[in-house]
Amino acid sequence: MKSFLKVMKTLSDPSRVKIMKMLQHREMCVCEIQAALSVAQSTASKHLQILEDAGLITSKKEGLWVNYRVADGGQSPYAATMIGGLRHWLEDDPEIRMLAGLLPSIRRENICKK
Amino acid sequence: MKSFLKVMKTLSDPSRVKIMKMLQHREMCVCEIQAALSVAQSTASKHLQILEDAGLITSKKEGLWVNYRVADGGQSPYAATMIGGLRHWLEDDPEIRMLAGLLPSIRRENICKK
DNA sequence: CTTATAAATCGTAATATAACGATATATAAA
DNA sequence: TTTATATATCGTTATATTACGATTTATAAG
Repeated sequence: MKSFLKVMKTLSDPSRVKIMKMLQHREMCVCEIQAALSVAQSTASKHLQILEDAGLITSKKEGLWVNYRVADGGQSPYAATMIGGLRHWLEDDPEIRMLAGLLPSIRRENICKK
Repeated sequence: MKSFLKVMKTLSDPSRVKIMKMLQHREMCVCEIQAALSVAQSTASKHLQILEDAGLITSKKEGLWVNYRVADGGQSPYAATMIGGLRHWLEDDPEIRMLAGLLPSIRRENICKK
């Protein structure tokens, strides 16, 4: 029950759903997520921790960056089902469409290290 | 997005998940739910309103009673997926098992009208 | 019409969640 | 070692959620 509730709670926040949808296009680092969502860096990081804790995404540190990607869901049937559903769900949502269009222009080389 | 979040939020509460699992055994009235969960009547009623609003259950007034049952999910793909998943998910959860065992003894004739 | 019962709604207190800025940690470069 | 950069964590405030008792609404029975 606990792990089921964790997946549900995790996907109860619009920012985290947006992150899932973006990561289904490509893997991203924290500052790219931060830029895409227009939130504080600590906020982006926190959402990513919550998603990872629920088994919905995984992270891999590479130099200064931490790259996040969608998990394969092998650990949890709840996570797997939601990851699968999110592949086609919300494709018509205006905010999601806008983010998908914005995604190519969000590259860590341009966004970070000022 | 809004309706997706509503389904996720609705299933983020253990009492509501328990209600879904119980209603997948049989339809129930508010006082039966109240007895099964050991909560106040207003609390049971509130949870049922939230579940209904999310499209996960439907209600039918019959005399003094209001009978709640699992929705067919035809309205929302999110609701349909979760209803489907909940048919087999959490069957091994101790709390859910206990409720399932308790269910036959919870009958409105014995519980209400004191 | 009055009374009783089941459910819904209201008001309030306790708890949980989300956002931010500030700070700490870790890695890479000079 | 010093400096810069990306991320994580901390502390606080604002907002949302939950639970309860009290009240209201709706139906059925006397």
